Amino acid sequence: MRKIDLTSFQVATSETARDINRRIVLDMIRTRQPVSRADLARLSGLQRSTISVITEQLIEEQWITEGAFGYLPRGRKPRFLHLNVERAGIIGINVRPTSTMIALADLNARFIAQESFPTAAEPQVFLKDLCQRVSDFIKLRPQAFYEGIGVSLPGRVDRLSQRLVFAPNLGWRDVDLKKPLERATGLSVEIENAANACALAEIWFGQRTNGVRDLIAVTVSEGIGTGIIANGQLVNGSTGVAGEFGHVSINEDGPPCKCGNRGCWEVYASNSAAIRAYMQATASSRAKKARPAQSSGKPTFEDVLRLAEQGDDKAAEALERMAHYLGVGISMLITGIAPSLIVLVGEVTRAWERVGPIVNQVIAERSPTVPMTRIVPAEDAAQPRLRGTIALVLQKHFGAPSTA
Amino acid sequence: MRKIDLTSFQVATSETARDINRRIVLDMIRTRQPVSRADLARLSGLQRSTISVITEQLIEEQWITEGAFGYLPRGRKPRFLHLNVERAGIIGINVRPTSTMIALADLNARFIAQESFPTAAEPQVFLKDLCQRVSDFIKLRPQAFYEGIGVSLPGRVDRLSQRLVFAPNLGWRDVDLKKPLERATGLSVEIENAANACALAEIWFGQRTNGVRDLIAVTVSEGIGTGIIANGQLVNGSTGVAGEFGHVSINEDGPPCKCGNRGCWEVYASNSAAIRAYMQATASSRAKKARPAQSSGKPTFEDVLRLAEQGDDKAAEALERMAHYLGVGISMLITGIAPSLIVLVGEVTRAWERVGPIVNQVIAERSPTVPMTRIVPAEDAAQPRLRGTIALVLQKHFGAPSTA
DNA sequence: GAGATTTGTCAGCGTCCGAAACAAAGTATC
DNA sequence: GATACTTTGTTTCGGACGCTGACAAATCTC
Repeated sequence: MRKIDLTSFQVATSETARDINRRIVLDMIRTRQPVSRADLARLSGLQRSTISVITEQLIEEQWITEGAFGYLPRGRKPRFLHLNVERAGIIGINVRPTSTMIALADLNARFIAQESFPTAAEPQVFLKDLCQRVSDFIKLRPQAFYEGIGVSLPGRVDRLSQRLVFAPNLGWRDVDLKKPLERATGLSVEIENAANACALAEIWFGQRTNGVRDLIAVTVSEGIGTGIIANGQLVNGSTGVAGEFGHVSINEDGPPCKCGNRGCWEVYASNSAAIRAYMQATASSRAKKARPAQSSGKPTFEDVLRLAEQGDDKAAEALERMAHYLGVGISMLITGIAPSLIVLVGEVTRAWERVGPIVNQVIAERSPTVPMTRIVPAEDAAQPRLRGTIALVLQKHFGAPSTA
Repeated sequence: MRKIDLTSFQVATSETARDINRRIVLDMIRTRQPVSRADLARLSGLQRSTISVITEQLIEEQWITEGAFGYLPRGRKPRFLHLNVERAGIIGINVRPTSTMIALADLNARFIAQESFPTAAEPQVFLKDLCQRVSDFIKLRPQAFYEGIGVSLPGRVDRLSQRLVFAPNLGWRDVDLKKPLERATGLSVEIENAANACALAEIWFGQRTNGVRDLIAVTVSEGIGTGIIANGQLVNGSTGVAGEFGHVSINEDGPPCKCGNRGCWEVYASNSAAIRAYMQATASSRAKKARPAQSSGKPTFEDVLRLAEQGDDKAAEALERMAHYLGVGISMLITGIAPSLIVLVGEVTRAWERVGPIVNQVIAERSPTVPMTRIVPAEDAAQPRLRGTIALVLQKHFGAPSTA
């Protein structure tokens, strides 16, 4: 049965059927390429004639191209179809507290060019800088075919107004990035929370998401973010402010959190938490022997990872404590939502041989009855935040595994 | 943009547009009745001609009927359309540990007949009893037009296999109700978890859900169940076993729960929890003076409610403790999912003047940044569990505010 | 080279929606 | 009471879409 949501209904016109099938075919080419027209007909159940008309249109609009001929033991050779990689032109922007990355990707979400620069502390300064850099970035390739811009931000984004509501780790409140960027570039801009972007990236480009319709991306950095996809769609709450499981309290009497509550999950399981734990452990012993501390001041999370790697017990303990609490929070997600897949994103995945077993053990203890969820670390190299921004733009044209 | 989910894609045929619009029109009649064809055209954006064809078909199939004429200051009088209440015939079954209710409803989900009987402890005995009673119930009205049967159960239901996986408060495991019932009645049967049924009932028939696409129903009885609707759809996890926030641990070192974990939300905030708290409080003082206890043994939750009403301090404290922990769990749902609406279902809503303020205060303390969620008690009289079963059957034909 | 097989295209048909004209059924006005 | 106006609901026609079945194209096997 076709599902219709009438709280945001949209009547069908005579072009609706074509629109639906076109998206299905285009996404099928994306995921199965190279693929012939006859294959598409078999996969979709549409008639070969219909597929021909649709692909002709897609070729004309430069979404796809005809490639090599296939081989068959009998009969006419099929002509393979691909996404048109020449039509390179989605710009992704990933804003993080320390640095911001601008990247250009083709329709396969392969990155062609990247550029990063330090993130200014003041939002208006940053915004001016960003607009200038993106315009220059575009001018470098004047012949390219730009489709749009996707932006990922470490904070709450209001889906309706497309504004940044609050980014605690940046200290920004109520910033409009969309309009200035659109004015500076003339391209349409889509904004999304970083965890949601990771969830999108996984369902769009992930190798593990064949048929997966329910997953949660957990981003672990200065704080913890959660992006939830249910029934193939991003779960955005009333104002697009959903997915803040990082600020769910797991201990009523725990230490206070920036958000105003006490004992939030991210107070125990974020990178900052591990750094804090490590510093407390060393502070007590530093009195005894003068440690060769990381020069002056606070170590970074990378320092803690490296020290643990090198056999530092205190650092290892801090990581293990973090792993324990990651497991606690994730088992909350599993019992509460029971997704097929949970994807972990962040530097902590680099120490997965150490962290993973602890996480899995805590989950096994705490969710004895619901064992169907797989937990996997995301490859950092895939740049999930940035890839999510590409999906954000593509989902306007592709029927897409999920549309926000 | 029309949203397509390609992980469960379905291509469009020439009849797809009609199918979509027909559902939209039928649901529009349901929610706005009485309503004229011209109104439908304006509301939907479809042409009057299209509306005429669709309504003609719906009248022919007895879904709707023409009613009175409307009044207008000028011009031809419109003819009102209604759902056909003569076509009475959805059977709803609500299974609870103590008793089971069978009901017959019309297309407006108004109950025409009801019958209840004690729930047998043994699943196979119960099943035989149920089949017999439902068949008899149907035979009472041989002329009626039966559309299907919906069943709500207090436990985990696998959406794919449509079996009851586990019902802790019934002590049942892996029971197939669907097939026997279908064989006994010849009608199609849909099974759903009680909390999910309540969520469906609210979004289908609730007065508060105009335009609401994200809500959570929290059922409080022997345990706590949660039914989540996101983007207008029920969130069912990998195997339809989602929505078990009642078994999320809110205290790592809390008392053990039936589920095998410790400190689950429902250990603190369910009816059973309040009864336990009351008994512990009275046990200590009962040593001193022989209380006029509720005859022998355990009081029921109704007893606790009544005692608190009558001014019993111990009972009031037990309820207040329960209210506090309800607030704790609900604030978890709010920060994590941020739905527009949370609906509370259960006997505890009868004491809402006492419980509500405490719940709201705890939430205000714990979710300072996300204040957009309304929390409302469900009217017990509306029988949300039973109404949800009606929605379960209707959603096959109506485009529906949500489809599972 | 003929037949078999598979791919991809083409023409005709039924369904659907939209546009516009039209019939129906009232009210307002003179 | 006749005419103009207004609004509802129906009818007719044209354009878009997918499906069916025939056909051309391309290739292998015998």
